[in-house]
Amino acid sequence: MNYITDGKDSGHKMNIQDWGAPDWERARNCYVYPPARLIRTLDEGATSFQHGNLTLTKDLSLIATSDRHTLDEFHSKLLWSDGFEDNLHGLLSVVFWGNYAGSDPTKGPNGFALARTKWMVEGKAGKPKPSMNTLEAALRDGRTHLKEGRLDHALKALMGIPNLGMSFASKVLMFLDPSRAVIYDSKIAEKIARLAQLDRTWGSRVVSVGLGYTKSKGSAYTSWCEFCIDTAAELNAKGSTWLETNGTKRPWRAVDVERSIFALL
DNA sequence: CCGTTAGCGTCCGTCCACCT
DNA sequence: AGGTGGACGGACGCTAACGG
Repeated sequence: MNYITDGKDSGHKMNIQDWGAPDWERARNCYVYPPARLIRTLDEGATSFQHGNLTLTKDLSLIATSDRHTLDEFHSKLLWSDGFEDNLHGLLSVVFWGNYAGSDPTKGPNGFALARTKWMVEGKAGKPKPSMNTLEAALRDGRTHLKEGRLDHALKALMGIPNLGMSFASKVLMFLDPSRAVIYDSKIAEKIARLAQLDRTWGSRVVSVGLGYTKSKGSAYTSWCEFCIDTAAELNAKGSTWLETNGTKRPWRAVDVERSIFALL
């Protein structure tokens, strides 16, 4: 049996086929991505972002306690709200969160985070301003497809938002329904490609995250989500739980399986 | 000689131009 | 069609060079 031998991953089995509940639990505890977000503010001095009535500022206060539960609920509530302003707030906060740290969260903040967040409503320099109507419709369609179980169509709908590729469209889906939708970004793509070398059945999940939506991206994404959904169900059936930083026991969601793999491998 | 600052490399996802 | 390579954006942190 092969084991991961480099750095902090030392001692983990290389092939997740060989993982039992303790391996998943241990891996889940290695997930350290910082819970940064954007919150509404009245203090114009602290303003990081302004659009219409929406005045947002960076909030890093959840990082000290690693409170990702609050972050997940915060984004879910905003993205499912009936008000477009909340939806937009949710989208922007997810983009900020996803850009806050690089792939190695210990390396400190990524300077792009706020600029990229602003691109979502202001567009990149020299590029047309994104239409808020397009954005609103894409979010609505994405939610409908997700509710009705069409993960590929949901991904396609969200990738219709300018500056939202597969990486961030899947991040939005993840916050909309962490029990069924997971992230597929370049880092996850690397890990999936590595798993496909060990196990040929993973080949259909391998895809590059660049450029627009294609059917192969849609089916790779669906298959990847299904793996995470199924693994979470198996772990829950065994009575397994993972521990939040504050010690709270939580049942497995699809996203917890994805976060385990993101943290290791 | 030490405190400050200027300058430069780093980070990664998206999109465009150009391929097969 | 679908895939590849390169440019872009901009705060942050490190290092080099500067000034007192």
